[in-house]
Amino acid sequence: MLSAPKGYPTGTTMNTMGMNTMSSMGGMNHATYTGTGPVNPGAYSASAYSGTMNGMGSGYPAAGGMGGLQSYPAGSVNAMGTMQTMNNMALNRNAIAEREKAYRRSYTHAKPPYSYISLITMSIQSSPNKMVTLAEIYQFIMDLFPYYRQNQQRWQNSIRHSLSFNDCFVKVPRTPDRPGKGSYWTLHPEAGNMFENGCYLRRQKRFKCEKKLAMKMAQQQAARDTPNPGTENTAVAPTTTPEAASTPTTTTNGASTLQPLQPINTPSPNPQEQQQHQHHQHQQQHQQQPPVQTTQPQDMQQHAQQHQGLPARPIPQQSSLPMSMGGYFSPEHLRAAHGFTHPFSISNLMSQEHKPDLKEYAAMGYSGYNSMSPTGVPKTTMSMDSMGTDYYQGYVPQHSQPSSL
DNA sequence: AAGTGTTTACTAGACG
DNA sequence: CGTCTAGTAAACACTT
Repeated sequence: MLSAPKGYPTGTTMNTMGMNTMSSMGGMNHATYTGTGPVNPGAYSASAYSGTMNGMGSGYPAAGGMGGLQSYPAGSVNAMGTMQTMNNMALNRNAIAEREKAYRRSYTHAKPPYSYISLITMSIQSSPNKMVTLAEIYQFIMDLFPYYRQNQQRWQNSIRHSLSFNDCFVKVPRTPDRPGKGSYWTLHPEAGNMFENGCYLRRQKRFKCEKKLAMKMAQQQAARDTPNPGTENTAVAPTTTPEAASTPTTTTNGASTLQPLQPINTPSPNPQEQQQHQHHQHQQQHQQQPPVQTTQPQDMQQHAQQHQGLPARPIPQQSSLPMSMGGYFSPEHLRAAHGFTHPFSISNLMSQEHKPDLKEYAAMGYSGYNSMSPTGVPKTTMSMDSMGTDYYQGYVPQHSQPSSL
């Protein structure tokens, strides 16, 4: 729980700062993406973000350094070598100093009222492909909330713990053509309405993957039945049952990993699961604000496929992967599965309806800083207003950012 | 070596 | 008050 740190506003204050008032980052994040062609096939890091987002007239902050804050992992930084980045890097140091001053006298060191789960989810939702690496999650959070530029070891450990511990996060293995450290993380397709009450402090109910639970129970049962310690390995090969083979696999703790390569049109062998899925859809429809995009049968099928744990492709790219993988986890697929409009979608968290606020915030001296942020978080689409500027290291409209590079 | 991922244990606050 | 969720610490294994 988000225990309020000293001097921290509590209770309703925190709640009202919640992001449930935001409405629409999704517009840019999804709709525009579709037409912009493949994302950068390279590392799905800052490069992928900025490449994609820039095409949408926004973009994760180019990497040009964070004014001495946290640097992006080396492997990712090169991606930011755009002209824009260069310009940002060339920002005069006076401006940086100004920002630092403003930074120091701001409230931004207060702990944000969002749980780590919320933050991770935000990070995933705000990425063009709904998948992020751990490093990207770190960077996203630090970019957004200056509070998290301190004590990194502590909260990053918690982030890792949250990822592993919570069923709502699913690990997506890297493909051989995208080497690098760590896997991608995405949201479990059914985890969309964890925060349906609009409160990002505490979920109404923890998301539990029932299948995983069942598997876990079965494993424990098996362990009891066969007291041989050698066979007790619970991190088991998730493919021991046909069903397990088609679901995000589970470790003893419930962490999921999507397994690679499943036939793309495999219908769910489990009718109950499909029913569950439909129920999920049903719920979402009730919760949706004006549906940005109705779920068509095709989408349903895609969703169902992912629901079965079809392998996620970090960044589907035209013909960069074998045909056998080409149809899986396209960005559209992931976006469809991860709640185009569900209440916790980033579109509900971040709105561009508060640009005046952004400007005010920029006037406080944050714009430059932000433009130098390394990860490529879309700047034009996040509302500090609704996130609470006390915590939020704003993203501001990037007037100077070229619409395309 | 550093980063990543998993797991366990403990604590605290929210909630019914 | 019991349960649940969340935050933190720490140990350990694995990967790059």
